Amino acid sequence: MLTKKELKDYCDKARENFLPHISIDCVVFGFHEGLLKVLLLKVKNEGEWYLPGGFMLKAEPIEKAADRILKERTGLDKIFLQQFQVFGDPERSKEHFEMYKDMLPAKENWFTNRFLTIGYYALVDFCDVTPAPDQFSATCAWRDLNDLPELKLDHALILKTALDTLRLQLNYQPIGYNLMPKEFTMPELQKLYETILDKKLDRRNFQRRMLGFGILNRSEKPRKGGAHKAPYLYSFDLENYQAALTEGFKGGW
Amino acid sequence: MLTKKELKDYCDKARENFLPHISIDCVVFGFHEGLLKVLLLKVKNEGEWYLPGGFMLKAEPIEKAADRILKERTGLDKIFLQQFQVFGDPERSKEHFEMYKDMLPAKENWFTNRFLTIGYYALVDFCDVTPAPDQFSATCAWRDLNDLPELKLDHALILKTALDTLRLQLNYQPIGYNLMPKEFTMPELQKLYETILDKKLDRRNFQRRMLGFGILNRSEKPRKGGAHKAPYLYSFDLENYQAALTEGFKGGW
DNA sequence: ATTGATAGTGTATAATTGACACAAGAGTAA
DNA sequence: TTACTCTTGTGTCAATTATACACTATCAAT
Repeated sequence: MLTKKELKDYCDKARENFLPHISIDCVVFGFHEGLLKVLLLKVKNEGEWYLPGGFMLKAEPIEKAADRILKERTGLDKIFLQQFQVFGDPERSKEHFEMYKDMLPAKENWFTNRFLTIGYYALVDFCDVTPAPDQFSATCAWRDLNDLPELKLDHALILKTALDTLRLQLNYQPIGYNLMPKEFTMPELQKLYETILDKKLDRRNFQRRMLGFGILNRSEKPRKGGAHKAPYLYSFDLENYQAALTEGFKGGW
Repeated sequence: MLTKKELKDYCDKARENFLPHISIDCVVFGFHEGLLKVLLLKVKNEGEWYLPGGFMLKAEPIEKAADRILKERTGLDKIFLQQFQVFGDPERSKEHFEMYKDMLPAKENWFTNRFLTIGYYALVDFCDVTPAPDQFSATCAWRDLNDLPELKLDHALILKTALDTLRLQLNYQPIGYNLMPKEFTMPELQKLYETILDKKLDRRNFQRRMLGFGILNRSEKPRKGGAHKAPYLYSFDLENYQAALTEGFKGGW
């Protein structure tokens, strides 16, 4: 919770710099130890969490704003970002109204406005991220997708929609470049797919299909050190990967 | 072109009723005589056309706003609407700035603001639509997708994106219920698909696949009157159609 | 060397897709 | 009436793709 002065300062600056009524919320997916993770922020002195988000500068392209917001939370540049939906229920920010309504008259209070929020989802390499809390949060941390805390506002809906979209995308586009480290083994990649889809896949068929897409390069040397047979290392063929991203995998018609 | 007074009135009302900086633009697809059509408006005394669009009331859900806007242009209720992208380049409304900048000081002028526009596409039965121009247009009419006029602002981009999205959707969802009349023949439905995809399809394989989806009911009586073999009439099985819409056709994984 | 766990590869079968040909019905013109 | 033409309905074969499943190889620990 902010002090009254902090709130007023924030609101004054926001009104001056940001487009009113519009916000951006990002669902940042990461993958670690076989689990799909989401980057969340925890409200100061409260139990609830929320998605990293922010506002758009008055002359800033949407995509740039999303980049900027995520750079602040993750330290990362050039994140894979996908706009997936605008959430605009007039009631969606009611909680904000309640929260701050006594501290500042509605006219001056940035948060009593209605906000449409543009939903982005991001895929990032878990290990590259340095989570950083924002002004309203005590914590910024990865949370397990299977063990989510209570989320503020409509952020649970936004998260679910992002996940649905990601799963759909899996059917006609490659995924993984942004979620895996540079080099990885086929079983590791399979685990990613299984985690996203929440479903077991056949090892052999997965490999055949994946290789069939022609977006993987196999490195000469297998990974050593494990207690078992050394798996081959793969990396994505960026050129083909990019092409598959824009053209999609299977025509359908 | 509006008179100065008309413009001022419009702007005053807009500021009072609408959310600033946000607009909605709709790409309305129709199908007629084997051609895919788009509903467009023509600016008064000018050659350029633009997409039906409008603004959002301060307490109105986005979807409702899109419905309202389309109701005004087409006379139709309960249109199939799909939000597909927000267009928010800061430069995208430059034309507006130019157009009205001399008529009204920027502070009072609704149109000199930056607008993010939420893109919707709609699929409608061509025959049901009664095109009605808006305040800024002389004409509202169906235009052939293969013979598009110059479009204002970034509306050409919006239209293209809508079409790409529609084509993609064709691969994992049923389409047609909103574009075809109640009853139709298989060749007619095929023509719709061919038109959207801009590609010839095999008659027999199309039929097999289409029937395989299980979303069609075949009527007892074939259509009479043609100079050739009477084709069967089909209609959509609404229940299965709806299910296919939400679940999609093919899993992929 | 033996064992246990994991990785790599192959193959038989079923299902789906794609290409194609023929039969049937409805009007038309001799 | 009959032959003709155009369009629609349906079947079938081959090729491709998906699915299920089993065996072999390799590394580390004992």
